[in-house]
Amino acid sequence: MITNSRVAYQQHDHLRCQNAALQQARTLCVREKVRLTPIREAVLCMIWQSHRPLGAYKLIDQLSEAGGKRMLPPTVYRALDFLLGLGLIHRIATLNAFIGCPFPGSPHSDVFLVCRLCGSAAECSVDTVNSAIVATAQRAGFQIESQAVEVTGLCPLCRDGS
Amino acid sequence: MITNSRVAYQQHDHLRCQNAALQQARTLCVREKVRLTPIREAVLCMIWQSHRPLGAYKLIDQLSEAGGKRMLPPTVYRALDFLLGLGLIHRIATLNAFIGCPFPGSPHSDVFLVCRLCGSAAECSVDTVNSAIVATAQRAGFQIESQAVEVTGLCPLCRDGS
DNA sequence: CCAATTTGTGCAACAATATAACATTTCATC
DNA sequence: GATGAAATGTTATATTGTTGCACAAATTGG
Repeated sequence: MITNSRVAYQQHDHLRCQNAALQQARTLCVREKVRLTPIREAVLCMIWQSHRPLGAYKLIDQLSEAGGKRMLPPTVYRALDFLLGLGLIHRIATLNAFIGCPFPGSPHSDVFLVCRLCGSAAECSVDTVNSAIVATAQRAGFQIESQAVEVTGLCPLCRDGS
Repeated sequence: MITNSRVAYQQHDHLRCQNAALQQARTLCVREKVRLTPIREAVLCMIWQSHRPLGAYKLIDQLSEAGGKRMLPPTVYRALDFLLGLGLIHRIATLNAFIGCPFPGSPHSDVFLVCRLCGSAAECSVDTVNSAIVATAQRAGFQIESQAVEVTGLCPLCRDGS
């Protein structure tokens, strides 16, 4: 199992995450021969700054404030689509929100553990879950294209009332 | 594994499904000492008639047409909340749509196989998926309250180009 | 049965999320 | 620099979901 659940639930150096993510993104974009434009980079950074699932309109507000210029929905949604396409971010359907992918590039099926109280979302890549889903689809004759596994509940910290 | 994947992908007697679901709903409401009002019943029926995930506003349109009177969003959303609470229907987060639960009452974790082309959504209750998710959450110290496992792709029929 | 209370519905406005359509600019390449 | 493709700007609109309050209907407890 690959997971960021430790780090997701604790205070840590966000800036470090952000920089690491940005570096990975740049590398990936070079490899894929696509352009990480200023807008796209700004969106990715803002998502990593939040470090929890961020709604598109919150993103717009924060980018507008940070950039000094009002950013409009289509601009941001286009950047989001770009980043989603590269696997640099994920969309959490149950929250209508976006979060940075801690291990882009590595092919993985994701389980998100979304805390109802603090809003954190840890990402786990679990072979057992994945293979169980694949087996299920196979038995039904269903051809998988993508999947969303989103678990809602209480993270370790909120559960202990902290 | 419990699943309705056979029936979900084939033509069959929808009216039969609808009636069975309605009967189950009545029984459940009696047991839970809650009221299956005409509106709630109408919403449940309409969802079963569609037999695939149905968006709230499509539901509103169809109910308005069928009932002769314009139904407004809050009315329908309240009925949906009621039905969701009883487990009589599910919400598919990736589609913003609702579908009838073929086995309400039986505690189950659901896997939905959602076809990108025809819009069908088969529901499977798979122990292996469920236990893998539970184990994952446990390792992370996460307390599960609900979960959404939604697989998107091609159903057997659409895959074969039919 | 009646009053009190809870529960459900009608209605108007609005909030949040996402996309369409088309003009304009920027960029890579020739 | 001219050209075509990719990205962005801009306006408008579509889709999904909620709030708040007034009214009605059902349930409960005398």
